[in-house]
Amino acid sequence: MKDLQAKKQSLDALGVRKACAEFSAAYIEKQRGQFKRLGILADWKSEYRTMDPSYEAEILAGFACFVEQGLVYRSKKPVYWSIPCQTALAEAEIEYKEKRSFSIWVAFPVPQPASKQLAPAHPLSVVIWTTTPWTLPANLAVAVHPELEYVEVQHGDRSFLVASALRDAFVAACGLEGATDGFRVKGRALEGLISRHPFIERDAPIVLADYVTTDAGTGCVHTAPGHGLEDYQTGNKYGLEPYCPVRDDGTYADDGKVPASLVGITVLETDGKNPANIAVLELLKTKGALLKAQAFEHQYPHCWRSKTPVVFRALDQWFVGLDRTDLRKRALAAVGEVKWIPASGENRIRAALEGRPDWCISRQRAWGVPIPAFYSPSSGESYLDAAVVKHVAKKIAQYGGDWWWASSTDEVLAGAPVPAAWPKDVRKGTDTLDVWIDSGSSHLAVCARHPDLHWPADLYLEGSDQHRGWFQSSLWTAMVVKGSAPYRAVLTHGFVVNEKRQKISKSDGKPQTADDYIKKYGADIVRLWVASENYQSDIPLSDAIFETVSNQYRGMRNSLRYQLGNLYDFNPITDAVPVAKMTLVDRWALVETARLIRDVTDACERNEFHRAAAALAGFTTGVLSATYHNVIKDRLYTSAPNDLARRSTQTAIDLILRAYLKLIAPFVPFTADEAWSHLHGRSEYTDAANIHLEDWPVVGADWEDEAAMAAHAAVARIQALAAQVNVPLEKLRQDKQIGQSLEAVVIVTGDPAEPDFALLSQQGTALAEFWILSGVKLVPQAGVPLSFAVEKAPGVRCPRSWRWVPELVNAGRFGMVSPRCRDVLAAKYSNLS
RNA sequence: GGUCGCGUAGCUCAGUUGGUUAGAGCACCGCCUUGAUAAGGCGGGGGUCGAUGGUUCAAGUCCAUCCGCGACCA
Repeated sequence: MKDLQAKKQSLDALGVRKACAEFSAAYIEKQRGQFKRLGILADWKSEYRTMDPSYEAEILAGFACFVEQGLVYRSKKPVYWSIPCQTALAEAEIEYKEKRSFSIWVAFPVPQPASKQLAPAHPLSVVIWTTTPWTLPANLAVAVHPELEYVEVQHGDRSFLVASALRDAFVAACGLEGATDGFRVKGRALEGLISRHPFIERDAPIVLADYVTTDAGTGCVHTAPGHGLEDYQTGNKYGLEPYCPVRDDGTYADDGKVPASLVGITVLETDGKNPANIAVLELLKTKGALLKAQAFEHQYPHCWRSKTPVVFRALDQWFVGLDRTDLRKRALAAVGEVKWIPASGENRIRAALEGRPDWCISRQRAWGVPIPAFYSPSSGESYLDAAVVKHVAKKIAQYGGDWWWASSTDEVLAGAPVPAAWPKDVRKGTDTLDVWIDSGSSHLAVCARHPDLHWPADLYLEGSDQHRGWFQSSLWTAMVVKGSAPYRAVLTHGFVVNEKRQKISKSDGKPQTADDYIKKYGADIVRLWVASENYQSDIPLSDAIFETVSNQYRGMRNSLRYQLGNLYDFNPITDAVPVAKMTLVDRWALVETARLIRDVTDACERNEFHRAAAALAGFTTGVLSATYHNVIKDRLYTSAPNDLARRSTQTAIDLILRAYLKLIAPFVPFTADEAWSHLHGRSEYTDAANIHLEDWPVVGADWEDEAAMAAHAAVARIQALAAQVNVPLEKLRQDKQIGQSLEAVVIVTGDPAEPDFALLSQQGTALAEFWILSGVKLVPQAGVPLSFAVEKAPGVRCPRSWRWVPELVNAGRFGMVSPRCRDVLAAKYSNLS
């Protein structure tokens, strides 16, 4: 950018436009690459750029509607001005930053105060307070509030007039010890009183203004209609011109009014020093008008590009009258038709719409879309006509925006429907449109144009700062061109902050970006991170957080691997077991999966993706890893291939895996894609089966029938009791009596009439599988509470199933195994010897 | 300065309309496992729910004030 700024001095408009286009194209390349790396799905071949001729033409076609409806006017009034960029700026191009200024108290002498109410003891001065001394050369008035009371403060041989409410603060700040009070008067009575400019031969009449407050200062407000919007409005009321002696480059002009000692001095602050402020202070001191100057810290608007303090300057600029044709009211009404996520966004946009002054849309720069306005050098009048704008739009659609700059005025107007009233000597202008109109026209240039899209858009998604930016500019253009909002819903997110919840700024040293984390962790983990954060407020980012997310990701990946691995000999066509015939734990797992599908779906529909991510993490660890995958190991590893329970579980795994993969696909698309390929093609990344083309998973019709719910309740209770078994089991382990739980048996004692004991009694041998033990013995005993006694399993360990049995049996060439294993082997191999 | 939002274990988040002893995952510590193994299991420690005051039989949940952080606005 600095490069370009340097070039701006040497290049003509077309040269600047070319350099900017190249600069922008390079960034588009970079961003497109980042987007693709993040796994974002898009029609990359149809990407749009605001610098495309067709897009530029849409901007102008939209702008023609503004002109047609009489919304665009030219006026000289204060706008934000960036001195380094030498252009006007709009609200949305301003950043507020902490700035150290001078605050000064200045006396404006009142030569003839005498009246009934005003009888000062000494020569009287009105005291103003300002934090922008450099605007004093443009002072044309002093504003007071009509309803405030003002008091004469007598000190030495001088009298000062300030608001009563600020009298003490004024005396203290200016060190006027021993000051006494004289007359008091309502602000209203001061109207028309004449004070004199402190260092220019000029009157500064007292005027009335409602915005005067007693928050700070003196209640008497320095008024420079060329340097402030409120001042400008007050100036309008009193017939004061928007006088601005500051030139484009930020220096004082030699207009015969600015004191010679100030001419040529810049108001631009560099390294905290403002030459104009210093010069004005000097001048005030020599005139004895400066009562006090002190440092003052405050938030001050800065240019978003050059990062320098902006100044308010009155200039001839093009504006959109936001209150014409009830535009603002209609826009506010349209806001109510839009779904704002989170809901507080509606207040934000309303406040932004209500508070915004008329939109300054002209920029003094070469890149962007030209404002097809014309000017008469002889009269200075400006000319803008909707039909001519449309003509220019057509030409630009054909030749691109450069055409405006490359063509002469005659060429531009050749064949255009130039209004008869326009003079012959008009010349094309050089201003461009505010870029917010460019981006704010995307719904026109893209949504309304692309055959696969529709207008209005379903969703606009951006950071919460865009309530004053893109959301707003898009709304204005849509209201004018289409008459309603360009979006059905608007979702906003907060900003990335560090672990201490402070914003990550470049001055912190190494700015951390998603890009850095992609390099380190991969795109899937970055996506899982962003999904697991609640984006509605700040989004924290740190290495520790990424470690956590990585672990969750590894858990998911491992579960996928386990499931895929255990389907190696399963063919859903030939081996599947009907849901109704599945074993208890499988039915439990399907019910859990059904709940997961509902939870994730619900969270996604409400745009609460962090809830979805949390549900997935909980399912992965709690349901799959800690429970299901553990319990089913025995049957998967040791049962005969076609054993009903084993096939039942494989069927369940197959169903669960398919649903689970579809659920995680938006969160970890690359991993899901890879696993899906393995499931279908038994290889990595087959194009034949792409999970991202699959429908969202649905709950099977028979997953949650009555039997399923009974099975679920039973398993849930058995697992809850497992926690009670685990306590004595762990004690045994800590005592080095056992290692893994299969080395133990449990004796359950309880009342056969008690529900838990009854439930356990129904399970038979399945209990040992649930609790991953070698045996469970139930001892019914009336009247005693349920209790669990754990002891080391008697007998010997089967080398195949690892379970302990009273004695091993001969399985031929497979050696000595448990009787159950021998049966399995016998079924699998016709001859064991 | 104004408006809005946030503040629950080391981290990310749950805590329905106020109602048992505040939860989960990850991290941490101890043990086990080695046929999910650059994996897995079990047990455990850890929170005066930002602070203070108030309403109530009862407050993480309602009210007020304050503190911290963020966004927007001036």
